[in-house]
Amino acid sequence: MTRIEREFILHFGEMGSRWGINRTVGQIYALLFISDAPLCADGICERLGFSRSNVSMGLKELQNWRLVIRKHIDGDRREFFTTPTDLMAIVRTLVEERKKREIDPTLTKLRELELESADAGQTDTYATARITELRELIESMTALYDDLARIETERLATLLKAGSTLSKLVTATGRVIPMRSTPKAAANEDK
Amino acid sequence: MTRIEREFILHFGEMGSRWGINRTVGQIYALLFISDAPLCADGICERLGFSRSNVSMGLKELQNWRLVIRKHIDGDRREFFTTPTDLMAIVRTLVEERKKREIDPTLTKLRELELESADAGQTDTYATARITELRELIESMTALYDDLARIETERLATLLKAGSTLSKLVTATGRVIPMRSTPKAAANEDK
DNA sequence: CTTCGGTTTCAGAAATTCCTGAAATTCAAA
DNA sequence: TTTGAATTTCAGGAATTTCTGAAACCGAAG
Repeated sequence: MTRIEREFILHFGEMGSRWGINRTVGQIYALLFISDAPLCADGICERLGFSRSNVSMGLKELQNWRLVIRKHIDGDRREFFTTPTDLMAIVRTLVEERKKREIDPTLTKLRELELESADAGQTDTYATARITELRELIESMTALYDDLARIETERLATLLKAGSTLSKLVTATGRVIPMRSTPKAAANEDK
Repeated sequence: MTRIEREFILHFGEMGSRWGINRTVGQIYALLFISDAPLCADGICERLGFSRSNVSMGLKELQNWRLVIRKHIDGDRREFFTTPTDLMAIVRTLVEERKKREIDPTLTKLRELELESADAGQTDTYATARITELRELIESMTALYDDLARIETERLATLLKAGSTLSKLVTATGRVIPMRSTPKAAANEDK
């Protein structure tokens, strides 16, 4: 393994903790990400120096996150693993899974609490108002997300590159307007 | 404190671990979020039953995240704390701070590794190609983010509500096009 | 059915993170 | 400058999370 590869893997390990996964899992993912060919669990152990069971756990977690793909190589009983090559698909999965873990449970809880507070006749407290407000915000954000999630990868990539033009879509009145009205963008359309 | 409030606080405590902050910090934030009036550290201790020093640490971390506001009440030497009332501002801060902690260090590292690999004459390995690809994706995503960050809160809220119309802006060819050219969207404009 | 290459589970050791009380510090008021 | 109410720091104990080796498990081939 080259120095560059090692450093990349170590960095992902370090960052793992900030991303809500542990160091081992981060390193396993990083290794698979920069590996040309799929690797089997023993290959991973060997390269990273983790115990077999640790790698097994790590791969299981990565599978829960849908971040690795299992590959069967015929004539070989072992399982091999890779990451998807399409980076956009990876981002999509990441966002989806984080939403599932970090947002959805809270949304459920907030709705539950609103029901309870209605039952208890506490609809007019400050706390209840705040909870409702928060629930509404999360709902509109997830609605937007669901919507974006439906756009195919290729188009999303374009949207991303269009990037700086996006903010122009929002007018002074706050309405989403036709781009044709901004001269530069219209010119770009001819390419 | 009502049962609803207690539950809300406990939930935020539980979720804290998934959000990369600890239980105590999550609970302190939740308490401030649903509190009508600002609270001082002792008030927080009392309500949550944490040690004074733990609350001090927690508040410090929340200040690092820019998620709480310090308020001085005159005639009182103690410091009081609240959360911003504008939820959109909170989301903005959250995204910004997470970007700073979770994305920026990686971007820096990737650039560093690309330089190193150029020096080492390893520009043609699979790993190097992947690193470049990843760096480019992160760059375009952060560019989009920087852009969105410039839109004021009110317009952002509108964009959020416009939500479902956003995906229609991306056409079959993957170009960002005038809304007027998609019949349904054009029809909607008349409402 | 038994063997064998491989994977998963699990109890406890190791490492890390969290929380506390005591001590140090800060700063407005006297 | 001293006082004292308040905040912050810090060492180390408590709790949690991570990691390991040993044992259990699984299923295809003999």
